[in-house]
Amino acid sequence: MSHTLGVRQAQKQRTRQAFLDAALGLLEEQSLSSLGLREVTRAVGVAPTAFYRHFPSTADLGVALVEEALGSLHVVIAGTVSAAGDERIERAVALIARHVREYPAHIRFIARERNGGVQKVRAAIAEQLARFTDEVRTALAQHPESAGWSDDDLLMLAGLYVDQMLMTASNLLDASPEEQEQVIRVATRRMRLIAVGRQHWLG
Amino acid sequence: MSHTLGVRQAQKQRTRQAFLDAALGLLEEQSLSSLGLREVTRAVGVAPTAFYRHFPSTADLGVALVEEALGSLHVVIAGTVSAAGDERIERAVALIARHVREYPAHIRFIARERNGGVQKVRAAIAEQLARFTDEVRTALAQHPESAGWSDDDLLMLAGLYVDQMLMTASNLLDASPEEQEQVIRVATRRMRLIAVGRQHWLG
DNA sequence: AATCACAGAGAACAGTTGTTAACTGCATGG
DNA sequence: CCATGCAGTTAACAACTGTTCTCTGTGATT
Repeated sequence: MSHTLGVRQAQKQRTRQAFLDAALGLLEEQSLSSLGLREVTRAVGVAPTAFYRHFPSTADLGVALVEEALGSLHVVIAGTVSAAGDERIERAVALIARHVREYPAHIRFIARERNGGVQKVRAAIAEQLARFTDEVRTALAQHPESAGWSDDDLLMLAGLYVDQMLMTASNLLDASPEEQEQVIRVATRRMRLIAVGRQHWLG
Repeated sequence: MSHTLGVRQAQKQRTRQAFLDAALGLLEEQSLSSLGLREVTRAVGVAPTAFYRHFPSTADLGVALVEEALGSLHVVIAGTVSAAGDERIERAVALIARHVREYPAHIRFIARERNGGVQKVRAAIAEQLARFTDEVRTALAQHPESAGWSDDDLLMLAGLYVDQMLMTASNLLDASPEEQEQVIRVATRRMRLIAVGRQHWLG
């Protein structure tokens, strides 16, 4: 079993998580490159200098947020691709929609900082997304429709799917409750069109 | 002919353009929400207060940049869709690549602020992109392949194309010179797959 | 020729920022 | 039980921020 960590380390991790949560909240209406160290510590209710005990800079806080935000997405991605039956696409889109409803701030953060002003964070997101894309590719390879596909083409298709998921998620965030159904419908049709292209890709 | 504007207004417009240029430069490695007013005026070589003669806030500077950046894209979009022949896709991707090479900062700015932290700018970009999508839709409607398509489906396809263009452009920015060919190849295959889906969409 | 409008300068404001240094209290390992 | 390590505090720093008010020079208007 896992090593029970002492009171001290537990408290440290709790504070660290408070930093992550506070930052995620503040980042709903600004980008990481404008997030101030003091701003975060103020939100946590702790002295500015305490920040340095956990992160060298706000950029590193951002990298930690990438891990957290994209870690929770692994499950969704897996479920999305492995969904079976003729309702596969609807299921996948519904899964995304649910995840957006549960972790809106995570999605916002990733969508924003994917092209954001902080190099280190951009790199971290790119790396994680590449990992996702590869996972999707191996999942796609299992499907019977993928017979005869080259690894390159599978990777291309996987990337298309991943980008589409992220875009759909981001669109859902910006949509008002009554617009969300519309967003879901369009996203579904997009996925369906891609699926059609997939069926007739070879030959 | 157009009204020749006086020395005074000409100088004002020149300064305004200097603001836009300086901001665009500074925004290559940070986001708009962290761009300071003083920072811009310093780069232009002008007193901080002069800023207010041109823009109420940096957010409005951002909106002006959206007009400039996306205005130059209209031509490219038009050329992209109206390109004919069986090399249509290659031509389209090449046009995008050229535009990225000519105006990298514009692309960076749009890709970054599309999901950025400044609401007003996000809205401006969304509006312009919606306009683009509509232009692409009417252009697509002319193609013989679009016979029997509903307006809704055409709009869906147009959106897919526009998003794909932007993503390709953004990917080109992040790619080293030797990676760019690879990016172009993948983007081309993505477009081709979408085109295949388009051909077999009906029925 | 006299007046006005207005782009830009200059100085000052209160408030913010990141970072350093020296500290305090307490959980932990020997 | 005591010495140590270390999370978090306090105080201070120079530098920076957006904004206001006042002023100046000069192109435009009559």
